[in-house]
Amino acid sequence: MMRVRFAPSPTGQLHVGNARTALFNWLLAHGRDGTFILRIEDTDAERSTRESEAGILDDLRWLGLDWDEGPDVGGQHGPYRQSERLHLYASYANELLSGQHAYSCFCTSTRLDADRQADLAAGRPPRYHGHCRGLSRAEAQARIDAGERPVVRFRVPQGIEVRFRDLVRGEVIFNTDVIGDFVIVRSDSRPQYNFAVVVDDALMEVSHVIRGEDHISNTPRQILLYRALGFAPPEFAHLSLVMGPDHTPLSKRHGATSVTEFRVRGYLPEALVNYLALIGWSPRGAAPEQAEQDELLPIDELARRFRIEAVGHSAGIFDPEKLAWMNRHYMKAAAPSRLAAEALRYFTARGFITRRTDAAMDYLVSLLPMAVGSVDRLEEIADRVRFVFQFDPAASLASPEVLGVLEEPGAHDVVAALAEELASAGRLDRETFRAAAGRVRERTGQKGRALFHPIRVVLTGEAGGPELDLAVPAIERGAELPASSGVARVTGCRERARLFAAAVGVRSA
RNA sequence: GUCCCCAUCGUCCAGAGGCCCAGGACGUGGCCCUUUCAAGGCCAAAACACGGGUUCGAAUCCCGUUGGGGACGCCA
Repeated sequence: MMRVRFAPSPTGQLHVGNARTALFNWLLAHGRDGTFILRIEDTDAERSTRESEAGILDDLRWLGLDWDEGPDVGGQHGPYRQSERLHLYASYANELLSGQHAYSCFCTSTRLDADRQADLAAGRPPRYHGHCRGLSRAEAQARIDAGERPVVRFRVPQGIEVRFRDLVRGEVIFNTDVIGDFVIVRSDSRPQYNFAVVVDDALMEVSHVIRGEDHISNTPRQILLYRALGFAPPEFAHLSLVMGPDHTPLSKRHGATSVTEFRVRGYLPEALVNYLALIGWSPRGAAPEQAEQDELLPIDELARRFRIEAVGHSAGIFDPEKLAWMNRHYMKAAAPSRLAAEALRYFTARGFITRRTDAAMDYLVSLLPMAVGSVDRLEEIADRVRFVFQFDPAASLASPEVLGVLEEPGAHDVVAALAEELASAGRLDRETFRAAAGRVRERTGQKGRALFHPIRVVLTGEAGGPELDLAVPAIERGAELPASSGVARVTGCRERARLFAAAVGVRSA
């Protein structure tokens, strides 16, 4: 039975690199009918918070990475928060202590620092010098009784090779000469990372440890711990890291790095999941018969094709452009009602929709065709149709693009003629708008771009945007909505033409 | 500094000795479509880091160099 786990420490938001690690674990579990465990590594009381734990759980759920065992759902191997497992670590630490696999260390940080500096200066790998290695338990106990607070160090057998077969990298060998006796219990008696992880993974019967490459050098330490504790080590797989475009670890200055940020900016979870799965892995190798459609795949299909052995060895660079492309794809594929529900918050944030009502949602859905397909993110949908809700000729006239349109020969004639034609027109739909545009063409002699570009500017206040055939009816429908609909007031086309003509100061010919 | 990992188009991948003067996707450029901006369609440019081996034959195997990344904590 395959059992995998994702073990974040709740010290901030879920980073996309870690989300990818979680995803690979999830894919492996789901492709093989395994169990996915969520464990919270909150032994660092200083930095761990319940808020970030909740945030991480939220982000994982949003991504669709559900877990079978975890702090909120429980399971047969709980508790699933390290802070609630302290008694277990204490018990195993004592076992190691009495078996001479570990010893108390009273070295001061000053001394440790000095040793480290000396090692570095001499070109040796910095490691614990072993001052307290020979201390007897009686001596140690005496010092503890005298009030000293030691750490517990694991006695690393020197001069041996620790090797393991990494599922993605193959055989990896470390010599213990480069590993010093490391701390397993801190002076305040909280467990140190490597120790807690081994106790937990063993007790939780984790069969495959899949984690970031930054943990590869922890692996020999952990294997040594497994042996000393009498546990069988699991399989290991180390995923290469995700970097920024400049080949440095993905960080804030590269833009959005946390799942929350992508969510807030209007990415769809299936897009992020699909994109993340493709960093360091390709579904293609698994099903070469399907050359087509081998990148855009739903999470279940990804799981079906996923093979940990096929994961790449080299670091991947996070490419926001490709993510944007995928998001565009998934927005086009999404049901309009869902898209409207997801995009609603951006409309309310901008004051375009003041209250969620059926009428408002229907109207939002009707606006979607003007934006979906041409924008990358949900947030941009609202920006793309902004002209519907905001119409201010004076502000538009401050735009160089708009001014440029109006400077075209005959543009003013079109503005004037349109205002007149619309003054007598009723509610415009696609057909009546076209008819009106036709009359303006006849009156001014302008056609094509010279005709429609000024019309666009007059009616939308912008030099670019969705097709007028769509935009005009959308404005008109909005203008008819009562205030009780929850949709902000929309200025109708006739009014727009009048206001714009006045602002430009054109007179009818 | 020491140890570990890595190395195919700008980016993500395919390629598990001959199928490759290297294939797909994003991005880029051009063309088409078009009343605008996008979107969409078509086409194009673009890579096996370098040097040695092994082999009839290497992007694929081995060694080295260079480059990149990671680790070396009472952080995880």
